[in-house]
Amino acid sequence: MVNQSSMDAIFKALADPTRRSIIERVSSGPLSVEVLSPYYQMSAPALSKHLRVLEEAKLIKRRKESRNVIVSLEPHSLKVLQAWVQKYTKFWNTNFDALDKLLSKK
Amino acid sequence: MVNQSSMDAIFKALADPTRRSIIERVSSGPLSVEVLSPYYQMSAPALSKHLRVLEEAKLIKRRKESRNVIVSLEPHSLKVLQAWVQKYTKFWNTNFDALDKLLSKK
DNA sequence: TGATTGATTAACCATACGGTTAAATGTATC
DNA sequence: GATACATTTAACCGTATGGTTAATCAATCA
Repeated sequence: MVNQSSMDAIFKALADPTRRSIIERVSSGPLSVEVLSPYYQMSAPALSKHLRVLEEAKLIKRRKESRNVIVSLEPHSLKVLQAWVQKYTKFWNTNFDALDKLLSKK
Repeated sequence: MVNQSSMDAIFKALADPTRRSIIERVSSGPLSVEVLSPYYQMSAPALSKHLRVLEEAKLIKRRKESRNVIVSLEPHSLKVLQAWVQKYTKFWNTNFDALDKLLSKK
């Protein structure tokens, strides 16, 4: 469970600013590709490819609704990611109060 | 603070299983490249490149000690990563108890 | 001093990645 | 039924990535 290649897929998917931005936008609720599209200065196929990468990493789901495609967040992989990160952060979390404050400002 | 390209670097660095494994090994304490090396079926230059990627993402530090190089974890970027993930997980964390249990088993 | 050792840099190679345009696939509308 | 619309697939292109071997650098040892 939670094998190497799926961790690869999750990290790779999130290593692109466009894809992180999509996650950001979709995190408040499902959005159609049509609504999503104008935010990105790239062709429709380029955006579609980004969505595929996110989908294969199980970070989003796509479902067709008449002519449109609705993109929704798939929380599972973010949970997996959180678990990975937590493994390395939980032990010394308390030692970084200054940084915590800094990060919470943004 | 915490700009896009540094997030890119962090995610890209961790998108490779060798590099995540290095983080894993170094997370319990600093290790020399010499000690690290035999775990990986690749040439010394290949390993050195991985270390560079991790270093540029500020996930590790390298310091020279006589002929050896000591690799140590640099917690800052993991904190940044944690903050990013937390943004999307904290709201619905409580809804995934089943998954939580599953993850804690491994 | 010369040889050996630990690690990096340089140059190269195959494959993956992020973008493009053109064509194809549904689905709605006239 | 024809046309238009939303999206994906196919084919292609330049650059990035992860590996290699050969050469270099710095530090120890005989």
